[in-house]
Amino acid sequence: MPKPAYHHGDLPQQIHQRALATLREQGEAAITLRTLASQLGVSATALYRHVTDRQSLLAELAIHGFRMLRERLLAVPTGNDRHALIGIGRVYVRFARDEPNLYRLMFSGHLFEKGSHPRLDAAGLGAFGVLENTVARAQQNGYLKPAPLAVYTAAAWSLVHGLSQLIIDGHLDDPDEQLATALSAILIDGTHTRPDTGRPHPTGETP
Amino acid sequence: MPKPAYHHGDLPQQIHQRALATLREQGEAAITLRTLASQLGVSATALYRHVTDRQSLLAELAIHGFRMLRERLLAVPTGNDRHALIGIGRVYVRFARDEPNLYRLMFSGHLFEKGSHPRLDAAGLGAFGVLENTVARAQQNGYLKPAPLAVYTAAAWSLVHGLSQLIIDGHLDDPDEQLATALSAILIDGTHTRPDTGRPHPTGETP
DNA sequence: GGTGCAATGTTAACGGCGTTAACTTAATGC
DNA sequence: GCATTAAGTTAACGCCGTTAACATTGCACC
Repeated sequence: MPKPAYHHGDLPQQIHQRALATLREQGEAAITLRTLASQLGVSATALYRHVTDRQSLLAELAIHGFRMLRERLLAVPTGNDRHALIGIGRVYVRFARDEPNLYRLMFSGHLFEKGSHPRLDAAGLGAFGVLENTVARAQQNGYLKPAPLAVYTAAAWSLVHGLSQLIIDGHLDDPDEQLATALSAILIDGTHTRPDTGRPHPTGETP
Repeated sequence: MPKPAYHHGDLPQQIHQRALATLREQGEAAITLRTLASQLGVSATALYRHVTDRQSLLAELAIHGFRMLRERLLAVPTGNDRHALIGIGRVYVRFARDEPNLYRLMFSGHLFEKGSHPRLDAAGLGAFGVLENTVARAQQNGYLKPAPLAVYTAAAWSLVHGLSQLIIDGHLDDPDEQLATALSAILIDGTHTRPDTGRPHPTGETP
């Protein structure tokens, strides 16, 4: 077995892991450097060797969250446009429901002065890009009406983001993801060009 | 002129006003009872005669916000269903953009354990009710397809709430409310039954 | 293989916060 | 006029993030 590196072990990773656990269990406000340090059996100021700030630590967690979200979105099958779009919506909302505190942190804009954590911004774009690609592909396939891509992606993102927030804050209930599915479908049915529901990989034909 | 009541004057109102101003200018985190008290020329603990908690004070501000939002939404003309729906969307998003910090507070679910501030929940429902009524009316008028009202309201709320959040957090830009309009229209065009754009007060006819 | 250096960790301390307790002052009700 | 009670005060507790000054450990290099 590898003997523990340096003094403590891999403090950096342990900080991250413990902070993430606390975030999941008790929310962002419960993350304090002092208790975090004591849980790791280390003095409070030791953390500052590996973390510049409480903010930076939170930003790191948010980055982790965006990467998780991105991977989940990437796992949605893309063969059929409609299924892909609805799948993205469902998986997005499911992620928020599975990780409410993490999701809240990721989108707590007041904490992260936009631009002060470039890697965070990049991670956010990374996740958003998957959604954007899905919409773009559906449009290129002719499944969505020709309209500015930015408008469709904004609509899709707003819908799933809003629904996620409302669900995790207890304003809406969606035990079986019926809402997520229905809302995605409503949006799509207002924007697509064909009434079909399952044709994979359309090759240019238009109604 | 009325001489100042009691010791200080109307501390309760002044607390509320000053806190609201700080919220608007610097965000929720900047609201501290100590600086608030010192700004009002009063000791920190004096506030506790009029406010049970920092949380309660914040809840009060949020309530105020929901009432403001409600009034703005009520001012949207209702004569034409489509215009009413789009108007609701625009006004909603405009409110969030006008009062980003207040809006964030209103929907910072992690601060207000749902149920712990009944008046806040009521105020939230009050604002939501306006949106719900608008959707319900459009549906009764036959402008929206018959579908569960809860689904349509959830869709509408999710869309405007998500868009608001994304805008005030800097993820989306919408300088001229074009996005708010376009997104509302997209959602409506997927849910309405008639292609008309301006008939006021339909009286039961269906296509 | 000793040694200097940089990485890592520690204690002490500062200023700020929300909040409680105990006490003082002022207005009101009878 | 006087008791009651509302309104405000000071002192203090415990927590927090963060900085400064100091101690220790492992590694690179001669």
